[in-house]
Amino acid sequence: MKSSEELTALFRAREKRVTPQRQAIFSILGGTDRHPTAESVYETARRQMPTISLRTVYQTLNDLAAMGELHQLHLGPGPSRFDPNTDPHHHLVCESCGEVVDLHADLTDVRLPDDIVEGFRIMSTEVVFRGRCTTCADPVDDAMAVA
Amino acid sequence: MKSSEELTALFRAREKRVTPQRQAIFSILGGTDRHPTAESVYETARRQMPTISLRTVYQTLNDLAAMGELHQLHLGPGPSRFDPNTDPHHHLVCESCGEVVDLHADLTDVRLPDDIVEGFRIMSTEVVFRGRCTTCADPVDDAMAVA
DNA sequence: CTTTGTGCAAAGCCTTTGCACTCGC
DNA sequence: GCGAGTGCAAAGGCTTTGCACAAAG
Repeated sequence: MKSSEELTALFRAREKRVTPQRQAIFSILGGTDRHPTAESVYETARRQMPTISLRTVYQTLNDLAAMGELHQLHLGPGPSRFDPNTDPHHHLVCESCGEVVDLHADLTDVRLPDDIVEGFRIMSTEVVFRGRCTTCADPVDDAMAVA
Repeated sequence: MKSSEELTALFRAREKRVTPQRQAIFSILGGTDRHPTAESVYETARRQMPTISLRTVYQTLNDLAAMGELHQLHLGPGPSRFDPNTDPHHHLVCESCGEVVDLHADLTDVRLPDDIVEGFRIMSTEVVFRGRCTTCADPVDDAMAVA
């Protein structure tokens, strides 16, 4: 995720306006290594700007995604998650709690012969590891098994 | 995807009933290497059984998915796609037309150190290659570029 | 017969959109 | 000021669910 200043410049260059609402969203996204949903960005934004609307959040997230400054992840049912980290990386998804963790591993060997299969031109590769996060795998020091 | 007979046995074993509707869905899924949406399974089923309802389709697909006999894919926005092929494999997704193609490649080397990262217990790995399928990459012999 | 499955329609969840007002530029 | 952005509320896609009837076991 670029800095708020960089994003401001990018928005201006595209003749998109930079409003306090957008700046708030920029800073929320820049300050996390999580993978928030639109709804959770909205909740966070509302704390500092109670009148912001969900529409504005969706629009800004979509704008950022269209500019390639934010990735939209579809890792399962339910709301999509947004990933402020635009460096190439992969994800670990906990099947139990839904937590998503970045994996900055070198999986560049994951590649098809000549990047082409049956004429398919590969432009990006994403690897999703599914399993159980530490907390869900060892529910010992956290809490009693609750079901 | 198992045969209709095998699925019938599995359903009976789970005290789930085997109705003509379900058998129709079994055979539709068994006869494809595509990745249909619930809606498209419904449309196909309706041709041979006009009174079948979308609810029945969703319920059967969910039952099969819960039994592990069908995978539900979340590869992007829009309706989820169902994958009748339960052998471990990966996917190519065309960013242009949405087509999903199976990739039966040996990517078993895609593995994390000891299958564990920061205590995360990996249970499955899925790789999604995104790009353009032959048709969308070479719109030459198919049709004029239509925009 | 009992219990699950089915059809229909309505509700639910997530996301987008129409409209009138506001405000960045 | 002009036009993009915003807030509100309503609509839109996809999926699930309540109810009463039908049918599998």
